[in-house]
Amino acid sequence: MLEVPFAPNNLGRHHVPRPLAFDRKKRLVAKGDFDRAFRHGSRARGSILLVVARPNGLAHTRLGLSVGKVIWKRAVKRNRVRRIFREAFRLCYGELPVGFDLVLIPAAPKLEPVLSATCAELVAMAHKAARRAAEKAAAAPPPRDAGGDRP
RNA sequence: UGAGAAGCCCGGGCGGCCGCUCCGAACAAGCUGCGAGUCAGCGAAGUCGGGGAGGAAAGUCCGGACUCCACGGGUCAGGGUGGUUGUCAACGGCAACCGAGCGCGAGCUCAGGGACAGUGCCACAGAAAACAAACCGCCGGCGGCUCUCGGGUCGUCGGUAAGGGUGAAAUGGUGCGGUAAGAGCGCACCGCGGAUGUGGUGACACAUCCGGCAGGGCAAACCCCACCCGGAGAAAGAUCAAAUAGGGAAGGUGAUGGCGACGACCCGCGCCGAGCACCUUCCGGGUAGAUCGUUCGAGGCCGGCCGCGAGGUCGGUCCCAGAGAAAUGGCCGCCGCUGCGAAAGCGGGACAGAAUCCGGCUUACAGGGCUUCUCACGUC
RNA sequence: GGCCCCAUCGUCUAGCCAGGCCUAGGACACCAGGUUUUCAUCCUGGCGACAGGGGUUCAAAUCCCCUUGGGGUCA
Repeated sequence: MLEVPFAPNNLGRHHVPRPLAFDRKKRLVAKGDFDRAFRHGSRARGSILLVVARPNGLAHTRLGLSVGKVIWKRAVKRNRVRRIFREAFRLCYGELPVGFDLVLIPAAPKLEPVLSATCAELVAMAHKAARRAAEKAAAAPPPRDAGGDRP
């Protein structure tokens, strides 16, 4: 469905999905998905956040957040970190690699993230982690004959 | 005007763009069902309207509602509470009053009774610390020595709790009388104990009379007295049910035995599950996950009446968060508050995030507002 | 989210239930001195703590309450 720009009578009720929406499909919900991401995912660490990426075989990318009590003791501060991370994911969704589960973990305790910097680092780290995941996928399928990589 | 005391309330406002969640509409790609209809149910995406953190949501210190443990009663153990009277669903909360201490005052703080029901502890110091008691003193008798013949001094036997000293605490305090010196020994006042009377529902208060004191503290030490409390907790619990494993499961009857409410025991009850025998039926258990519980409630707001008050009652009105790796947000602009600065301007904005729900308590908190009251000074 | 524990020198602990002898004991560690040619061992001495705040009591590490930090457990 190509979006026709010239359809004046359709403006009030257009059927185009909003570009910056963040609905439930893009959220990582099940406990099993988290376990798989932590076990098999590739990681990339920046100064603000740590990205764990794993291909999910879907046509979209999903977000998971893991903000523990180590980062902030007070729930208000933890919620602030979570909201900034989620907002960065939402606003930069178009620049992220497609078809991954991304788990975001704050990189340091006592973190007070700024949205613009978080956004930039999220894109960079997500691509870095996705590249590593691709390398791992290329190395993994022939686990036996490839040998020599792992001592 | 200044310094205080008590109680209550608020916890920035408006707007723009982009998002999340729940509810309700109309539209609707599509899916399911059979009666096969352009029927019924479900319904993605998008659109519109409405709701969306707190006074503490926190700590989890109490009390309930709710759910399961099949149920009821009793004894002991264990735990909690402690002025009185109320209030409340209940409470360790709250209100009014009583008592003690503190404050010029408004007010604030504390808390049951029993230490002759019993057991226990009171270190150090001190003569003595709980069947009391004489260390230094003071006073008297007797004896020795001395003598300036008043006395002094040593020893001994007594009297004495006024003085010294120790201590947190030593048989009530002050004054007068009294005495060899003293002492409730006597008296006055205060304190204390008892009896009687009056007032009060009561805790208690007041008055009169009697008693010379009747003998310390610690029960937030064990304990005694009165009252209250079964245990677990929404990860409680109920329903549906992929995958995997795979054949028992449920019900009834009978006897025996065991069991229960998770501290022990007893009584009633005959419940529950296991083993055995027989009979009947064919599904049952259950993980991931999903749904319910889950938000209408001891509810909020307004008004009348009753009550000093906590609160009660009647009427009207409103629906006011329901998430689930967990929404209630992000980025800006203007105004208001406030700090610095001559100004332009540059900052600051607390404590803190629902997780089944209520009533309290406690703790954290920038700033601001209101009401009542007290004291001091000034003016009229 | 609920429930239940714990807190004493730098570390591991004793004392707490029955309050006073606690100016809080011990071991390891650290520091200084001695022994030894030197190091180690050994000997002597020193440093060093009741999580914080209230209350009860004449007196609190100990009893009671609140707060703050740790930890365990339950699907």
